[in-house]
This record gives sequence, structure tokens and C-alpha cells, in this order.
Amino acid sequence: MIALETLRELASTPYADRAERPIWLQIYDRIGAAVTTGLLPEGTRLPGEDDMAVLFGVSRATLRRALRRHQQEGHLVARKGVGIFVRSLSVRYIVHQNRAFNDPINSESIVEETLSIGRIPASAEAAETFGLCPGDEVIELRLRMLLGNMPIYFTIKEFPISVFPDFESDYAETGSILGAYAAGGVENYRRTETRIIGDMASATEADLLQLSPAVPILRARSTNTDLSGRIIELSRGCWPLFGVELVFEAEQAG
Amino acid sequence: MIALETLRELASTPYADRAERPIWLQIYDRIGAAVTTGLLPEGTRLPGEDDMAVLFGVSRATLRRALRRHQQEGHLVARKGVGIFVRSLSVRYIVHQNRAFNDPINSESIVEETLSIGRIPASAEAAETFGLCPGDEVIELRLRMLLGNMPIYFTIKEFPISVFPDFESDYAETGSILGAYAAGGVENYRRTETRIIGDMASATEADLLQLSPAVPILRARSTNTDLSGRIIELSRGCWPLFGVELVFEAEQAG
DNA sequence: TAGTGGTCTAGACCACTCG
DNA sequence: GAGTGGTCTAGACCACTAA
Repeated sequence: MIALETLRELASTPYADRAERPIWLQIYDRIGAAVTTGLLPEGTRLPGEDDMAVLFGVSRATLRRALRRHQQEGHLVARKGVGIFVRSLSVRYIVHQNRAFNDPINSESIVEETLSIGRIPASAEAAETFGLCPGDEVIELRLRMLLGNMPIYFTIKEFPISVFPDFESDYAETGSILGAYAAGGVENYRRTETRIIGDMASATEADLLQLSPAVPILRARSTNTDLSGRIIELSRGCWPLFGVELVFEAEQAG
Repeated sequence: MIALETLRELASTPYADRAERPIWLQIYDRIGAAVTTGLLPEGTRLPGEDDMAVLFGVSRATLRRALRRHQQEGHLVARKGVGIFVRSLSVRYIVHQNRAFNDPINSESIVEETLSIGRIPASAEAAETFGLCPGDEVIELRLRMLLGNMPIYFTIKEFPISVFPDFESDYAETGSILGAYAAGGVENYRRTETRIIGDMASATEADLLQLSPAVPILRARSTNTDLSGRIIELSRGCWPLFGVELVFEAEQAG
């Protein structure tokens, strides 16, 4: 059953001139329109590639080309041996640099998910950032954000134990990083630096963000300091490239 | 002649187990290593795809898959009817939000290129930003930045005529936007908002950035205001996704 | 006109997932 | 074991570019 009838409908109209727009792009267009209009809702499983190729009257390679593009843009996600699913996310998730994450701008509810928390040897980057020696431990916190059902952000945060000796229990009790900040004596903080780069998703990142392997993502590395200038957090996170809009606003005077 | 001998060298060693890493990725690896080490210098033209497929002992489709990935990452650029060229750019270009573009951090020289300047009806976005009516004109300035010989940034800037009635001549005389700012009575300004999104390059953008068509890019939209809060510039620019690192630093107190 | 990259086909075998 | 997506082949025709 799945989305077979919908796809049959999509494939029923004849193609425009190939010289105008390649067939695979026309297939890409039709599927994309169906996803953004909701004709193919989030989570829908598509028919097998062989079936779809027949439906659209093209070879499997041509069909795969259209699907591949949608996978790179995060609209479809392929799982080997299972199928291809609609990932959607027609609206971009907006991240404001100077506001909390659960911003009302994103109408749908944001769910923050704690994946893991513990003490591990600091990453090379964290050791340098915090001025630690190799082998020194830090608090590592892994978080994932979900917009509706769709994961749109994954981050690994590291905190110096010297600043937050009881981070785990503080975090568990207050249920938030800001709560752990306060319990550690940090009443206020500043995001001092943010670095943005493009990259390919690693296997685990793609898995956690529910993306096909090796699709482009946006990567951010940021540091927070307390008011005295001491660095209290190193955060490295990633979003689907086409699923987020990052907004940096100048700080308000005063 | 071209890079045929180099490629023959690359293709001479046998492949690892296909189950470990697909052939096309192994080819991708070898070409990538040759590009980043300088074995295939910037601007080098590769042999034809048919020849390379024979060299690497694979079908053309498999070879194209390896090439395609490098094109998406901006290491290679294909020009239809001409050939495939090394674009390189192994070092990322670093853009600091609160500093001038020609930052000493980028060791190689940055060249700023004025592509066009003139008055045109404001874009819909500029009209809204400046509070203009449809059809009202603005100053439009198109710029491109080159790192060495490689284009790494393209931007379209719009300025309100009400603020800069003599922008063109001021810009021509001073040779810089800041000069035109000063001539227009704007001695100081603030970058108030920056929005970052991922996108696919349009045909003209790909052309100007010397990228293959429809590769992922990073897009920024930013506004500047004078000290009174009046918006004096709307800038929309783009970089190759894998060729830039954007750094946002908190403003210094005072 | 010759060579290039872009598109497309009709097969094949594989590793993986799940019932 | 049946079905899935991932890889790979050996062809073909096209539009484009440059000499």
C-alpha cells in the first residue's frame, strides 16, 4: 500500500522536453512538491526503487538520481535493507544566537533529548580550550533536539570539572544546563565565539539526525564564558544543511 | 599531456577490499589526496572521463561518482564541453564577522573585484528592509572576492539612495564601501543581523564562484545600520560550502 | 569536426534488514 | 528467504565548446 497510489498519480503526467529540464530533475521536482505540500507526509515509506522506476518510466539509475538529491537536502532518508522514508521539514528551524533554543519563533514544539552524560578524557580541542593536560577528564553531555518528530540538531558539549564538580547531579535535578550553571555558581554567561563550517555528516551524525549517510551538514563550534572570562563550555553541534537558519543578532547596548 | 602521468600513477596501485570501502570512494580518496598535497595543482586539467575510467579500471559511471563528490566539495569543477579542472582550496577561508574582510588571518592575498555597480529597482527583500515602495531604486553593488586565483565569495549589496545619493562616484573615488559610507556621512556602523543558510548554488553563482552547477553553498544575508539605527546596507552573499569558516565573536565591551 | 561532460538505459551482484 | 537500497558495468545519445 504505502504511498503507491500517490506516486502513481505523480508519475501519470507526461514529462516536459528533456532539453528543458532533465527527466531526473522533473522527477525530483514532483516528489519534492508532494513532500512539501504534505501529499507525502512525514514518515511515509516510498515504494521500492524498482517499482518507482517502473512507475516513473525510467531506469533505476535515473530514479535514484532524483532520490539522491532529496536525500542530500534532507527531504528523504534511505535505510539500507528497509526502505526510503519522507523526512520532510519544509520549514527551516531558526536558531537565534543570543536567545534560548526553545524559541517561540519555531511554532512547533522543540523537544530536547539527553542522549548521554558522563566523564571522559577531554577531546583534544576541549583540552586546549580549557587549558587541560592530555588525559584530564571533562563532563561530556550529548544532546539532540527534535522539531516535532524530526531530529534537527545534535551536539556534544564539554564542561570543565573544575568549574562544575557536581554537574551530573545538578543537571539531573534542575533538568537543564542553565540549572547546572547556576548550581555551579555561574549566574550569567556569554557566548563568546561561534564558528560555522560546512561538512559531511559522519555515520553516527547521519544516524542521529535521521539523514542518509554522507549528506552535507552545518557544523557549529561555540564557547561560553562566565562574566569573568573563564571558559565554561565547549559545544560542537550539527544541523542538516537545508533544515536550519542561523540568525546572529548584534547584542543590544546596555 | 595534462595530468595523465600523475593519474596513471594514482591508478597504478590495486584497490582495497570493496566491502571495506567502495571503489568509487577509493578513487575519490586518491584524487583528493593528490589535490590537497599539490600533486595536482590548482588549475590542472584532468584527462577525459573515458580515459580516466580506463586508467582507474572502472566504468565511467563509477569514475563519475568519485568526481561528482569532489565537485560538490569544490575541489574539482567540471565545464561541459571543456574538461574537469582542479579548483583546490585546501585551506578554508576565514571570515570574521566583526572585522574587515582582508584579514591577515588568511595568509594569501585577498583580491576584491567590483563586478558591477548601478541603480536598479530594489529587490523585494531590500524594499522591505529599507521601507521602500515597489519600483523604487537602490544602489546595487556586486562584488567578488578571490583568494589567490580562486573566487571564494560573491555578494550583491543594496544601499538606499536616500542615504547615499552619490554612492557610485564616492565608491569610485575612494575605492571602498567604507569610503562611500564616510562620504555619505556615515562615520560608523554596526552589523546588526546576519542570517546563515545552506542552499544550492544557482547557475550564475556557480559560474562566478567557479563551482560545478548545483553544488551546496553557504548563504549569508546581513544588514548594517548607522549608529542611529537606520539600515544602510543589505548584503546577500555566498561561499562554497567547504571553502569557508565563519567566525562570530562577541562584541567587546566598551 | 573532434572531444568534452551530461543524461539515460538495462542489466547484474552485493550487503543489509526483517519476518 | 524475500525485499531493500548500494554498487558497478557497458553500452548509448545528447548538448556544448573549441580549434
